[in-house]
Amino acid sequence: MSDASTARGHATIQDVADAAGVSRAAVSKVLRNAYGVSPTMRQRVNAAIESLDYRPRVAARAMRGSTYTIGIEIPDFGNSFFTRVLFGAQSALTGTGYQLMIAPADPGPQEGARALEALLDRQVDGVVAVSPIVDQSSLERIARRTPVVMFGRHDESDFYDTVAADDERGAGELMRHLLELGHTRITHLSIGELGGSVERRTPHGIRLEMYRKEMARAGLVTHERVVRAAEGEEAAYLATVEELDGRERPTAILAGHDAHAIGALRAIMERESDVSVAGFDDIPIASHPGISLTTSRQPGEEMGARAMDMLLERLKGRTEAAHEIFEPSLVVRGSTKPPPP
Amino acid sequence: MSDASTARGHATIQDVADAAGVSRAAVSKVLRNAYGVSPTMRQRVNAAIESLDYRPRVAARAMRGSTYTIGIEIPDFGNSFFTRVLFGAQSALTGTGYQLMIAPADPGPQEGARALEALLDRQVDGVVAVSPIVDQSSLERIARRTPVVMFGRHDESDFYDTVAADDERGAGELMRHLLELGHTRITHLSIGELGGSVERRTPHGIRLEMYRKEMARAGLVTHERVVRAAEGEEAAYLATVEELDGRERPTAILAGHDAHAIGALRAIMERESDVSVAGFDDIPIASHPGISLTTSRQPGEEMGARAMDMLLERLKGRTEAAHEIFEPSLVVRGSTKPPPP
DNA sequence: GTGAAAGCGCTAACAA
DNA sequence: TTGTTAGCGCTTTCAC
Repeated sequence: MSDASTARGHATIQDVADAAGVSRAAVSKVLRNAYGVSPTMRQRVNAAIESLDYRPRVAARAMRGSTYTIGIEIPDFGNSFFTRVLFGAQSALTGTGYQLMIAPADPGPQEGARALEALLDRQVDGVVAVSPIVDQSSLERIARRTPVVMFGRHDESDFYDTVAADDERGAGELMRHLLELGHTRITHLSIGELGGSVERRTPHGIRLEMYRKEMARAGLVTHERVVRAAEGEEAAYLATVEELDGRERPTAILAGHDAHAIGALRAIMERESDVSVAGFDDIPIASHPGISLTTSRQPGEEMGARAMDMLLERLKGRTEAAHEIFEPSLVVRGSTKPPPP
Repeated sequence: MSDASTARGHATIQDVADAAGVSRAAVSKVLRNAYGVSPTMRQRVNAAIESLDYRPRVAARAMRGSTYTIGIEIPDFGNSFFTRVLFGAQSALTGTGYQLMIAPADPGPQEGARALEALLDRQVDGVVAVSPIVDQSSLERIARRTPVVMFGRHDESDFYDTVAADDERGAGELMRHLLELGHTRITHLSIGELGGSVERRTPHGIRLEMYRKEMARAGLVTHERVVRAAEGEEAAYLATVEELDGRERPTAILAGHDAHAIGALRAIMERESDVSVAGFDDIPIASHPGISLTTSRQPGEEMGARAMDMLLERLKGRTEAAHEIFEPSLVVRGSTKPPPP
């Protein structure tokens, strides 16, 4: 038995086979719990694995089949909603033998797609992608080879699964809440570059649409006002500062999500301004007494877990596409109140 | 030319070679910008790559050499300090050709080590690990083969690099601030299971040590009180509730980090209690007017970027170990005030 | 400047 | 039940 493991610094399946006095195939079978291994052999092989500190290389396995790796693409770690989704996804994976690998998407429109590619280049067995901007056709091309679950996408493909919240309902509830409080000058703080457009079938696109629809229904078309900010609390803060210093100050701001709402609230509280704010998601800090943000709660953890479960189902053989919608719930807190007289 | 790409669903280097009418080796050279390729050939090969939508498989490359992948292990995405570190690390990587892959560590003592292993199994070219509980010897064994930068570790190995903050100074400053305000009943809310022990050379271990030292120096040994909570705001909240309802209520709480401090603040604000709170990190929400948390600021983004730079240096050939300490700075905000009379 | 061929570590089909 | 063997896609000498 040549101690190649010491020589090359990393034991291979051959080293284990030598040490146990069996063939490589036998070792491979033990590793995979494959059929047809005697208890004696299993024992000997396991002992050799232990003593050599052997770990199979994922790359070599990938050459033949699966990597036992699930990829997830996340657009913005600064937003704790995604963090919760991630947490849910991760929990659904414990005990399955799959390992989660996260590819971060830099800010920028194409970066989500890039991260997705990076995952695919590494031959993940399946992938959950959180709202990257990718056209349906290339997504379907990908999904034909690798199971894909899209998070926060409102289209219904035959090839990939989707998990999303009922944003129409969420935004409607929030708007009606603000209108019932008596607000008329409601600004919508939406995601996206200044002057850029929001894709229609995304959560933010739908929220924007509903904002417009509800303003119209309330006869407030002339008060309609949409301000855009890039992702992140900071950008929302700056946009809000500008808005508050503008000459037609709103009495309420409907933010595209809580991360933005928190930024808006920062500007408002700094100025001791009397402007209501509402968001989407119900991230953990939203319920903090110092923040107390009214929001449309999305069950992020559940949604992440469900997305991962759907992926596991695919991996087990499901072939028809599945699309799941989660219901949001309105959570009213101190950040929304009637407008000042 | 057989269109194997359609047949197998994924173009290989052979398909590209066929399409361009050259050898596999030629394609490989073009891919790697290797020496000895005529402009004409480069052109033809690139055209073929384009038209076949070819992407090299990382696994196959891994069999021969590097994966152009950097791994980072992160213990808790719920803590936005780590999120900032991640952001810094990621920025340092843009434009280098390396792709970042994140392995999440589940909660639990051994999980950081497990995530690290998962990364190693996938043959990352280098790894940044954020405070996993791993003994120095196995870390050194790993570092001998794969460059490793440890984040938040205060030991100095000859084999791996470290990046940490001067926690002794940070904790000292915070304690002196509280003492100068006149607090005597200061509880330390530390990380860790109830009754568990904090490792000495970790940030939390050092903070605990300094808490004790400063209490002793102020002649307050009898008031020393250490409460433990698991990671996360929730656990800190619960521990604080208990502490506030206890019969010797503290006038100030020194939390192990901001995530805990936020949880403590939640309990305090809910009860409209007059207890000061201080933390470590200066996560984004700490400066929010609704929170206004006194803290020892750690430059997380810079630290993450530096950690990644150190890794890149190793990848470029540096062989001596490097250890870097960042200086924290005390940020006093509204959450600390003199004790009630 | 270009191509042929060996081999990285593993799995799975087949033979024994 | 166990072992032999042919690749998976890529890089890298080494001939030409």
